[in-house]
Amino acid sequence: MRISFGYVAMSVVLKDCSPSRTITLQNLSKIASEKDRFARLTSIARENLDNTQRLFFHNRANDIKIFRITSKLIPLATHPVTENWDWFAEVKDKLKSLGDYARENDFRISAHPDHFTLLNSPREEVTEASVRDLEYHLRILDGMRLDSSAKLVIHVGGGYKNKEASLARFIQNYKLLSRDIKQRIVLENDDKIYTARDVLELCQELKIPMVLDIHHHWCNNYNDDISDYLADIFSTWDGETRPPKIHISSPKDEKHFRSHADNVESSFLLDFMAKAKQLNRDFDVMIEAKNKDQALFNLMTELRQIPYIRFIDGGCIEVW
DNA sequence: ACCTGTCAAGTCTGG
DNA sequence: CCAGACTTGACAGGT
Repeated sequence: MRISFGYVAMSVVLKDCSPSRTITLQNLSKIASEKDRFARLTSIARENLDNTQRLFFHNRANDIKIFRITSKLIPLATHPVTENWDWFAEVKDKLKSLGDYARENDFRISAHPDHFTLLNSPREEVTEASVRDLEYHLRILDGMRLDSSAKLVIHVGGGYKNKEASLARFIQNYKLLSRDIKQRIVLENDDKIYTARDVLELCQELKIPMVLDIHHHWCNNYNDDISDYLADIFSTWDGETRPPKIHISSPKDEKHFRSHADNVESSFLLDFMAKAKQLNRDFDVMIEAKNKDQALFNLMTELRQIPYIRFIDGGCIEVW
């Protein structure tokens, strides 16, 4: 059983390397001409892509193949004020070279549209904005020429006081999405509304791979034991070219149980590994922690003390 | 160089 | 019905 590790969007080790620089509407509006406004936006976007390339070098140097790119690569990309800005033309060269590098190094790239991307909202304008946001993410991944194994991780959405109706609305709206978007979407259980069991059933019905978030499962679970669902959750990835993925994080504290702690406690991962072991199936683990890549490195250091773990390289272990 | 209130976007809860 | 919580990195204005 091989487990590969990755982290989310930014490094706390590399200096001045944010891939998420942006500009506020107020400051953008201070620039008089549209040409100059677009030039400013382009400059920020290209800087974000350069920093993403630095992150890729860093990941390569540390054997990290699992990585989530930020959703904020292109400032204000889906805001109406940039409607006439052809951002894709301005950055496609950099997207292509990022994608080339990702493929050369066998990176597994994903993105996670933000929490206001909701396919099941009863408000039509919210759903429409969400589709536009998914299209934006699609253009990024397509621009990198990554195949459909590069996923868009989203949640089911809100409960709207009626989960059944809201699930039905998700199904209805999901089916209206383009094939290119559907191929990339994977669904994750959340910490408040849709449990792992809920999401598994939905994923099975729509044939969507499911990302299990262990921390969310602790928060929201119908008292289910995840062991009972693990084989089925992993099976939702059977048609895919890449292994199943899980998210792991530690609660910040008792009072802020749903928030992410600085690091991930290795015991949580070891517990999960024990449950997954009988499935004897490779999987990828996304570390979600305030300390980002440093949390991953810290976890690896702890895992080196475990006798039944063999390190393949700095970002991948084998368990027996 | 550092600090703090604010920022495009949604939903839910509590008053 | 509305204000505040949630969550979070970065901006931007001020010291």
